[in-house]
Amino acid sequence: MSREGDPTLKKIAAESGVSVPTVSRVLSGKGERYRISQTTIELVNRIAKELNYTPNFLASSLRLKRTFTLGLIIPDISNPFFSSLARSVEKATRRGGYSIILCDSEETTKIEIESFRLLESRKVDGLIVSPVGQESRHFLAGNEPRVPMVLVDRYFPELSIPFVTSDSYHGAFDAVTHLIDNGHRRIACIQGLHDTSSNIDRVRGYVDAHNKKLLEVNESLIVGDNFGEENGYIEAKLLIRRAQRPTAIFCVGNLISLGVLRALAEEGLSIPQDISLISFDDHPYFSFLSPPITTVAQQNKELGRIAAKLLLERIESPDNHESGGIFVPTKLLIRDSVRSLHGD
Amino acid sequence: MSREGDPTLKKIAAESGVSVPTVSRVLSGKGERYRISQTTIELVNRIAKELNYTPNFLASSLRLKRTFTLGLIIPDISNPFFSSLARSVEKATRRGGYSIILCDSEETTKIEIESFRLLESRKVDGLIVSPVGQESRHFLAGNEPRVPMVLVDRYFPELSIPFVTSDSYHGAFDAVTHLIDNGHRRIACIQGLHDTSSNIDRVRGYVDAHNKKLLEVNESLIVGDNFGEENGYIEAKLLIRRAQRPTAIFCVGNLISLGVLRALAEEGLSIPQDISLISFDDHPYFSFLSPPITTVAQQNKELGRIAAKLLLERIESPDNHESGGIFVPTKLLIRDSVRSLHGD
DNA sequence: ATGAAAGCGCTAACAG
DNA sequence: CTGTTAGCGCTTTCAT
Repeated sequence: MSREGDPTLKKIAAESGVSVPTVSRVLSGKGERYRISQTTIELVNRIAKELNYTPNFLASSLRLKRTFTLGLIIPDISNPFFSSLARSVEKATRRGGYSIILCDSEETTKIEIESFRLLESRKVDGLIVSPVGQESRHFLAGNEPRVPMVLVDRYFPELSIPFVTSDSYHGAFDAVTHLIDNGHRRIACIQGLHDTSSNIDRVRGYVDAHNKKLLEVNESLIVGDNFGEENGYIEAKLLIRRAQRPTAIFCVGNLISLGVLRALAEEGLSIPQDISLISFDDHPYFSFLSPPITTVAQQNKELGRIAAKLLLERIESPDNHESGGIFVPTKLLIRDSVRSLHGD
Repeated sequence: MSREGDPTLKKIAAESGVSVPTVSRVLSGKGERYRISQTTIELVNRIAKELNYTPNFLASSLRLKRTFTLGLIIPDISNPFFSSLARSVEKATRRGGYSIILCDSEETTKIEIESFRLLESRKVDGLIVSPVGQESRHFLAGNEPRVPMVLVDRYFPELSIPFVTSDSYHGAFDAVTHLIDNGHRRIACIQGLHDTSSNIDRVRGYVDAHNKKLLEVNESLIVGDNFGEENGYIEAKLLIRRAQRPTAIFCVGNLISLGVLRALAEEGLSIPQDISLISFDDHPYFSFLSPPITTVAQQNKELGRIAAKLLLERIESPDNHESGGIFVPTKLLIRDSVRSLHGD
């Protein structure tokens, strides 16, 4: 908030007996370029320092039509996947002189829309968003994004908005193949929010892994409907009560796995003796659990860095219209939560 | 970024044949108050909608000297403690119409200072900061904060900046007392960044718990120097190599505990048989580890909510100068990582 | 019930 | 080498 006493260019100009534009030129480092005299430069700089001048970003943004501000909309900053994403985005963009306005959509299209409008109003130079993913109209004017933007994690296959995401399909495919190779045949899949690209791709990987091995997919084993912990908990509770209990569970997100863990612990079932588990999306603690959990690890920091880079490129040169998406490979980290059924 | 075509009040005024101020009054909902005719109000609203008008926050902020923007400076957004804090702050302030600019200081005074200056330049209405904590001058003009602000988690006891923090002292005191009550006498303390209030208070709790029980404190058991995972790892490695190996470790932060866990796992030592562990600051996964880790849980969301509320109060009424701090109680969650030595 | 004028703090174009 | 003028988009007097 600009307080009353805040020094401005005007004040410095008055103090130093030169005009406002001159002060502006000096303080924005363009003194040499405008061939302002050394004496004036030094004078102005001295007075600015004396007065403890702080430039007013607002005013210059208004004038320049450039805010050096980026919006970041993500579904849940408390999810470690998104917080490490946020961290790498913030770090990468700070270097370029940008600040980040953080909006947590709470996995909700309504808040996502509000946030988007807000950020438009705030004239951000660009946007990185991990969309809830069920709706995309609000981002568009016609077929083009309303603002330079890149999507992370989730994307809209039919749209031309550039995106960066883990290769969910192959990640899931590898995970489920690993289960099958270990003799599992009744593999449950606890999925996340329907109609989101990550979910679709991961479930597709699950299905195709079966197909590849010529195994039939039992649709009733594909359950769940969001990326939250509660979803994992409930679905796990239900799964283990079935007459034909699955021998393995594939969770499409780390929070889901957390819920499954809680359910299994409550029921006194142990991993992998009673049931095997693979989680999409690693978590720092997964390797310390007993047993350590086998996961499909994403390269969170890379995702953030790439998204940031892509966005800055688009901002600096709005002509480059390679609107493709980037798929970042995942890595299957085999730990001890999958039991081999071959010994049986 | 304001693009060329963006509709402005001027454009709407032209389209509707009234003056700019009138449009402004209507669109800011002050139509009635200024007794603008119903016809004009409807006309202006219609045109604004047709043109898909978005107000320019920048311009109004400049004029109003009010940005409805808050700065949030935290040491590490990828630490779950801070990310859940960020989430509750964002949520609480969004309701009041504020946006959050996120700055990650990477536990570094240098970046903290840069961020602070940046946010000053951006004329934020207020600041929530979890300071690195070793230096405070940059926040001040004389003895007063340069901007309405509240500290979270870490604070400066000697300064008048209001703060919200967990009651670290009593939390640590309770934890260590719990260890002592279970017969432990050689209790190591792996501490965080020296000279930060949280660290000081937690170590003080550790020491006083000993004093209260008339036990001598072995200074050589107080080790470590930052809140990172690596610190926990290294110090644990060293501790277990000692001739007089400690029977328990008290970690002052959850990342430190994570490092300890890694070290112990590597060395094949098991908790609590070989060594007991208590962590300050709970973590969603702590209850799923084997064994579940006994912790001093903080009320993260409360901390954020209270900080937000405190800050908004200060912004709305800068007169209320109750500059005290608020200590939020912690809760000792007794799980299974502490072994009772009484049976021996 | 509405408009004209002024100005928030800054910068770019033009002039000299 | 520096000043004058103008204007970014908005809101607030002050008129009428």
